[in-house]
Amino acid sequence: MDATLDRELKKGSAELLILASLEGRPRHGYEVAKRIADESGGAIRFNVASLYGLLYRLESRGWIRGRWVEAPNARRRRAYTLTAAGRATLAEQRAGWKVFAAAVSRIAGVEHG
Amino acid sequence: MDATLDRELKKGSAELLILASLEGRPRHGYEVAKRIADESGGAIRFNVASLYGLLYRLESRGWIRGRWVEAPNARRRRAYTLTAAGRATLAEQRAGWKVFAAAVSRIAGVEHG
DNA sequence: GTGGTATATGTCGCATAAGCATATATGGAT
DNA sequence: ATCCATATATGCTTATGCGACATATACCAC
Repeated sequence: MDATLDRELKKGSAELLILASLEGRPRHGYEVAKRIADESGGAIRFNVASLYGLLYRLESRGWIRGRWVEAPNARRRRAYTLTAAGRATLAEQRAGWKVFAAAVSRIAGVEHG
Repeated sequence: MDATLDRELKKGSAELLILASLEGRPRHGYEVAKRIADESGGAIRFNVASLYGLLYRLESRGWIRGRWVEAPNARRRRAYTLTAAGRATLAEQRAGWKVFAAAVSRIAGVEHG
């Protein structure tokens, strides 16, 4: 977060979406993407390359932690959990998004994002 | 706009901001940037490199048209006007932003952009 | 048993957007 | 004289997201 509102914010609301999706409980990649697609009514869909790339990035930054889960009747999955650092980042990004979205909506003349 | 919501949207609300800024009347680059910074309370600030690059891009796509304006006590400026195509694009991008912002806000658990 | 679909993870390579640094030019303030 | 605000311009770098492809398991229909 810098003075001009973090550049990451402008590009990637993607991080925010993923972090927020992991807030309630651990989920695996595919599930996160599916949930976001569903909840957005299909408006936001992640490409797999973006999705997994993002997850690795978030994990390498220590915001989420992934563990392999083996189950009898399923391909193995990697369940991601939000870390304490991730929780803090989520709060920051949420606040940042709020300011940013309000500003864009205002300037663009769109009533209430 | 494709099915997954245009990728440009996720990256660039920048185009929308500029097009919207030119809706009322022609403005020159520096003025557009300043206006956006002011109206957003400093939250959104364009880097000059981004700004002019963006203006050239928008002009090459036929959405805005620039004309040099010579004035007595000032450096010459390039005034940009929104074209008919630009007006149509603005409407599309406004609608797209609205859907996108609502979706992100909802998933992120942020009450109303 | 073959084919199709949904689930699930992964990678390479590319296009491009946005920012950083830097340069040029003019006028006003200190 | 020097600094700041105005105003436009460009080469370079970084990172983001996507298309295309690859792999693997489970289930269902035929």
